[in-house]
Amino acid sequence: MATKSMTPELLELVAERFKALGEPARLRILNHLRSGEATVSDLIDATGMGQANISKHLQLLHTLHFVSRRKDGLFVYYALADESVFQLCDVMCARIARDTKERGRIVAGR
Amino acid sequence: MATKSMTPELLELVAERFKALGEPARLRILNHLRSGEATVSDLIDATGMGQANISKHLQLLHTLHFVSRRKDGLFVYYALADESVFQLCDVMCARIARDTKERGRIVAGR
DNA sequence: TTGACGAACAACTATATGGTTGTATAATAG
DNA sequence: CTATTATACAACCATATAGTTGTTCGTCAA
Repeated sequence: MATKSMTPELLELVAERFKALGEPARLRILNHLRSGEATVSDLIDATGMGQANISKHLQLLHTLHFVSRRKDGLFVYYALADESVFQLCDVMCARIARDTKERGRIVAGR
Repeated sequence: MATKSMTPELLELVAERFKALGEPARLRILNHLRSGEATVSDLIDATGMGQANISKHLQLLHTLHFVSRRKDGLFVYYALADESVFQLCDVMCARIARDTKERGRIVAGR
């Protein structure tokens, strides 16, 4: 898959997933799930977002397999489906770090 | 870069970049640039998109340092700023391949 | 059964943005 | 100079969606 050009269909699927991560609210949810599974109520407390809003984001994240669901009595527990999300974030953070460093270099006139 | 508990500000920056990649049109542009630098006109021919549209996408990609610019006479040549975009796409493709058999088939290009 | 609670769903509003059209700027040719 | 070409810019429209409000569904306890 390395250097082969991707089909438009595959690009659509990839874009769909990037788009899902291109929302701070969803990244905040995923970031909180990093410390372990959580109920919707937990996430309400942790993020200050509304219940319906969180529920909607979780549904999208679940559809795209970013999170898993486990129902237990009244509560639904959500958890990270895997850690690859943070691989992605790490690459992005490296880019950001490089950008700011470059910006600093330019400002310093070096 | 064990990104334990990223700040909301950093999450915003990360989300901004994911969002930029969450658009099939921009991924198509980046994908085409994989075969080397290209002018806007090249990209018009390659993607069938409108000139103003492409120009707008390129400007965003340039602002976020996904592409570089080089002006030569009448033409402006755009190129990939680095290959990390495709690291990201590879991770996404791996996710997609895992997701469903149908999507796996698309990944395989069949 | 009833009541309480957690989560999902539905409908709505407001905003953001992708794509188009038209124009402006800059470089080259004649 | 004018004309042509390549790109950028600006204004506009249409669509998508984030967030809210109100309601419904499902589960448990009494």
